[in-house]
Amino acid sequence: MTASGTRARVRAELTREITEAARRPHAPGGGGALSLRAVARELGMASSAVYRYFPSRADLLTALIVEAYDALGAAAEQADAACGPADLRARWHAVCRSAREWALAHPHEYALVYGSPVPGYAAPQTTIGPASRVGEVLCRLVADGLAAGTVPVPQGGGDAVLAPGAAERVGLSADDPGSSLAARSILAWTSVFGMISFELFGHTHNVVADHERFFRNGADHLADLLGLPAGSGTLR
Amino acid sequence: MTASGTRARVRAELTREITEAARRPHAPGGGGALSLRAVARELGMASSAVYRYFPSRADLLTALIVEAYDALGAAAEQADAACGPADLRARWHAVCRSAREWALAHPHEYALVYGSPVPGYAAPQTTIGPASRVGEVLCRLVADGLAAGTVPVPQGGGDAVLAPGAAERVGLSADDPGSSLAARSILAWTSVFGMISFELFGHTHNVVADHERFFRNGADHLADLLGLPAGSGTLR
DNA sequence: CCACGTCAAGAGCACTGCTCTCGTTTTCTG
DNA sequence: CAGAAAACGAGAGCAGTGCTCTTGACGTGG
Repeated sequence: MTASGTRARVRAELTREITEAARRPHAPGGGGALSLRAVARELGMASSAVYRYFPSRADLLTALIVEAYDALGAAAEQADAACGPADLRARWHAVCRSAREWALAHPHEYALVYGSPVPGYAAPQTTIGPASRVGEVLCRLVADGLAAGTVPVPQGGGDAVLAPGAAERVGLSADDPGSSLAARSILAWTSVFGMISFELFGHTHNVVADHERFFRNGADHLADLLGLPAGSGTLR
Repeated sequence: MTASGTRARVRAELTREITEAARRPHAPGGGGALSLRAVARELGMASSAVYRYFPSRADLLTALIVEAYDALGAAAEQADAACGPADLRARWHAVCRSAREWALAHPHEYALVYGSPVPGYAAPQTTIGPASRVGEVLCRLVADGLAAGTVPVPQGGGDAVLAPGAAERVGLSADDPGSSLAARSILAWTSVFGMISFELFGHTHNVVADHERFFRNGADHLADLLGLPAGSGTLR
């Protein structure tokens, strides 16, 4: 095992180098303009050699997508963990802010993941796990408040709208029969990424001047919608 | 003038046919997979002939984008106009619903417009006008309520966040010194398209079961955020 | 030790956007 | 009305792409 481990290790190394190089050429030509031949040139190898590691361009894209989801999810989890667990609104703002900042720091990877699906690309099962990480962070945060009693259960409004098991997966089913708090959390989740996407894709370019403040105010309104308590307040 | 009008007419006709054919091949390969040669083949002409009408692929894309913006904007304006002007919440729901339905009916054109920017594409000035149509419908609706006094002015929260002139452009500056109602309207606008994009791009696939109801409930929460009065209520 | 599996390289196919040239057709002008 | 000028369609050609196949060279396990 460890004897052939050397081969497996250089293979893993080269695989990592390929995805790393593939992330760089993404800069000039945004999302779907990833060229296998370009990354092969950058690594000084023949284009056909890359196919030893990724059977097709779509598989390389998948690897990049999974990495992006994981990086964003890790950033969100880290931002959440850095807060005092009781201050829900601070946690909410921290997670939202970390997502936006990651997106601003990695616009092409964000576009790859939250933009339009790449032309001939169908998301494989591999991506759905990492994809939900930041959504789960957001929902678990609300679930913590629900469990602690600091977040009230809204009445009605979310009747049987979610997929079965979705609310349970993040601990948002107890004391919330119609899953209306879970539905509100999903709404807030989509709204957060709606703001980020609109900013990054330029739709609010001529409308919003101070995007950071706009985002913070918007996240605050969403926290109100969720009923998150005000907290210590320094982050507002 | 009208003598050369025949020439200009067949040119306009052919231009229209090209964009029309270009919208169709969009079905197999989503956003950026538009092939000039494919539309030329479909029209039975040489690929080079298309360049007489669109100097580059990007220009053809721009034409498609403008058409998509216009179609979506027209649908929204029409849905708004079909309501009694005083029932703000009905108008809000009608416009939101029309946007979602247009997106569901034209997913590839929606992705072209609200997805990630096409690789080597930079949105020219031509697109920014039509792009804001549905946002303006939404904001004007709120402005009507502000003018009629049926929508209250929220206190604080939207301090100097918008671009200068943005609130004035849709009549949301009067009696709203901090433009906080305007900022809320923009937030609601981004949230609506966040919901549509997440649904269309599959991010809520394993989370939301009844997308239509989820969207309606979400739009209702956003209407609450804006302070729109309840209205006659049949649309809820 | 040597056969086997892995690897890199190259040629080649079909496709793309785009440019250029070459006749033809239509329009404007003297 | 005739000729100049502009617009037009078709084709060849260039550089680039994803992907397949074949050909050798190399390291590894029986």
